Amino acid sequence: MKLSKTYNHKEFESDIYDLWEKADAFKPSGKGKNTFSMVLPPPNANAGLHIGHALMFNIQDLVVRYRRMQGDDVLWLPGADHAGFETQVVYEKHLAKEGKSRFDFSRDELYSQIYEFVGQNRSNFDQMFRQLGASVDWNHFTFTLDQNVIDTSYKTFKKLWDDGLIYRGERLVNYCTQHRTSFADIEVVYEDQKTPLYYMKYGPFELATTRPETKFGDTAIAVHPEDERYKEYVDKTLEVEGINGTFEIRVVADEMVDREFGTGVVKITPAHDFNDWEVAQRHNLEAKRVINHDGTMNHLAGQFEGMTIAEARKAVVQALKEKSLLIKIDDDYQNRVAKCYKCGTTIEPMIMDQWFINMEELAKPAIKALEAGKITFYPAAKRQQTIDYLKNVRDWNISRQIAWGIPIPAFQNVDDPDEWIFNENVHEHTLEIDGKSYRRDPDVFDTWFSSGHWPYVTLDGPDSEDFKRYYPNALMETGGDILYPWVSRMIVLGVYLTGEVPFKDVYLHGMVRGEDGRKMSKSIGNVVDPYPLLDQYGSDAIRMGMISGRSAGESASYAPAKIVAGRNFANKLWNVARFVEGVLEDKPGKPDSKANTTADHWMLRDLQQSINAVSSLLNDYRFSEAFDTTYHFVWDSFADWYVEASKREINPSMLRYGLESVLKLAHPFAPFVTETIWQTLDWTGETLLISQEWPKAPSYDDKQAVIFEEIKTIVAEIRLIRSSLQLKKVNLYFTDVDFLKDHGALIAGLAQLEGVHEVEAGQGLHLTQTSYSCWLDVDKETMDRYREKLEKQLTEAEKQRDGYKKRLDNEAYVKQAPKKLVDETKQQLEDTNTLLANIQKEIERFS
RNA sequence: GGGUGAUUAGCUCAGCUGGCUAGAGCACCUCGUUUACACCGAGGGGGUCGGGGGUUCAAGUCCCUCAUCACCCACCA
Repeated sequence: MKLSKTYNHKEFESDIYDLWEKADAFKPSGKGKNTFSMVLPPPNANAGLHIGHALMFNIQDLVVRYRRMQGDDVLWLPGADHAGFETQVVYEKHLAKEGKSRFDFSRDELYSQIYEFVGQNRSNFDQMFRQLGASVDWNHFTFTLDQNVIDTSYKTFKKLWDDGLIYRGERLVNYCTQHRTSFADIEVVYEDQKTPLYYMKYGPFELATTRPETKFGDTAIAVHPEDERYKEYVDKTLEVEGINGTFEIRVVADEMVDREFGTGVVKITPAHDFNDWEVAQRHNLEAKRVINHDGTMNHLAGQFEGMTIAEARKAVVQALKEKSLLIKIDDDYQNRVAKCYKCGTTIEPMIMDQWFINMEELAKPAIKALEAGKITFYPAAKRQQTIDYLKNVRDWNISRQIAWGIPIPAFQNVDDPDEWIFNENVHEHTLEIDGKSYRRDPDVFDTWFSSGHWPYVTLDGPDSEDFKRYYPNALMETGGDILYPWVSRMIVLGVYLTGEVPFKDVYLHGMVRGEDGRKMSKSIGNVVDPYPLLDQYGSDAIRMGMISGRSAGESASYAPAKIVAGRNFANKLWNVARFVEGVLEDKPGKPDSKANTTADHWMLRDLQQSINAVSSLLNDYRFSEAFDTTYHFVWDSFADWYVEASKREINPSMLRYGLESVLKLAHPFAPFVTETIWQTLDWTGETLLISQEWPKAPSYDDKQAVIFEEIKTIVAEIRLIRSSLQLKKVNLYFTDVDFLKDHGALIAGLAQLEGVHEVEAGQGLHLTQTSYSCWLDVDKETMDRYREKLEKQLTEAEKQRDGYKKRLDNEAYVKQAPKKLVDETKQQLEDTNTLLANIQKEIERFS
């Protein structure tokens, strides 16, 4: 087969993926002494993949291909996420374009509409996986709204209910009045902003507040218990003048009050402030809700009813002014305000009846497992962070007032609001049981509740064969940003349901930042779309470019130069193969690791080291270093030296063996190009590279390898001399060096010499880096020009010698450092002395 | 207010349990068309590893401290 001069990924990539797929190459083998299972964190089914996904897919596919070649029974399980709230927000925007709102439809209607909407975007999504070369087992593909996911979530809900770990309660929750749903604490983002701080008269007090509009919900005034200024009022009920006449209010003493802040007096609005809620619990205060779910004021706000929060604030301040109750406004006050992470609306703490999971209790066994080191984290520090998070986490609100999600399987007695029953007939709105009527909870689960089951539910736990074989997963690889919302919950729920951690290793990758080093964001305009890149450079190039120079947990900028380097490397592989195939065209045969030439032995030595290094680095998830090692073995050792040497001294079966090894080693990093090449080889038959065994480290003769190393030294010095002296035609002379007799043509070829000749006595420029006697045939004038260079070398060598000497003169070093190290230094000193002598001799000869 | 991470060549970044003259890619300089590759080959220049202290025979690596930049957590009205 004739190969084109440069590798063109477009010609091959999609065919190669088809080839793998048709051969069932991604299917778990069901054999092997080790299983290696991993779930692909399901991307949002309704959104395209971004460059961060590309990194994630690449890392995971790399691990999976390596494991497969190691002979493991590999299951890489793909999926898609319905992404509840996220997707509903997208759909709401879609509705808005048509002039509609989600509130025009019932939740059931919305659900079917969104289901269809998401379905339309799905085919696209599968294509993206293929372009990235993801060797996932498509047979195990799971969507987060598949029936078994729903069933499992219901079972867990019931179990939590029965175990008393879930409760229905009226609590203050984070609520977005724009999207009209509550959130878990972790979903709220905070923003620094300037909020006017209003000082107002409040009976005998002056107090400061950022929220004058909630004063109709005030049910107490709080002061610090030890604040002398206000001691006389504590526990009294005061008559206070407000906007609409006077009202009564209690004064309580509570540690929460900071005497230094404002006037040291706080109005307590339990229904609209988390702090105040706590105070209310301690002092048995009533909570009066004054804001509706749509963000308007209710009847308790009197003439302000129906106004939005912002309007009401203005109006209330105006009214306070008119009543001379407003003292001053501090416009410089900075505080942190909770925001909806989607629309930026200020989060309103709202009293709502919701389902909460008792996290303190539920997390206990998970914390124990983490503390016992049942899971290894990469980077390691994330383990303690997870433990700390779980130890402090508050109860988890899992109710969401949206349509797109798994309906909560709970029904409430119409006549007795305190009676709830568990029932999975969520397609019914009402149930009649034993003469009692029940109404379904209209809410759905927080998406993270069901996805917290992922390693468990995708394997159809706990009775399936899959579950028995592949649980716990070997690895959970995902972005560091979802350690808390996802990883920690999978651990908690996994341990709760199975008594076992859901995965043994956790590898967290960092964020892909923009080229400018900032977080990618649409508004900054530094977002990188992977698809044009895939088209331009190819999948392998993106993969290598994304992986190189990255370490666990660290965010790093997108660097296009690395993608280019990846593309060039793919091309290097291609051309190495092109050379080998061209040169072997008329020499049919099989690969063989039996060494013949000195270059063979040297290459095998390097290959052995590289295989060992890459394997151990990949075992430790050190992807960047593993790639680096592979890259330099292929490019520097195999292409630049071994292939070059083969042009003079050829061993066809070793060339084949070397190429095969290169392809295997590089396959996890560059699957498409390596498989493409594999398919062009005339001795690989119908086999696939993806299914080959990981190369085993070969053996070699070290003496032979050392001879080639010496040849390299000689060639390198000749190249340096030629380059620095701008020599065109040179001959090498030597006396009595056996390997030079045998490898004259090789050296001449590698160093671009006119010839290599054995002579009786030396003439010209003596090589200094080798202990053998070799000369270049240069005249006196050229030698003089070289003198300066030699003197520089001498100075450097002297500096080095002094360093070694100093180290060895240090008694403490010789005594305390490992013997191996000291011996090494002695050897280095000796070598440097020899080198110095050589250089000195040369300089003297010129003088 | 707590916590974590980062600071290494012009740029983007590696550098695991302390140990050869601190690396890579890109960029830069000089040559170069030789049985694959100019997406190439050969050679070269460039960093006292943010500042300061300490531990050690030995520190980019460990400890303390300061500075700067990220991120996370927390209920300051």
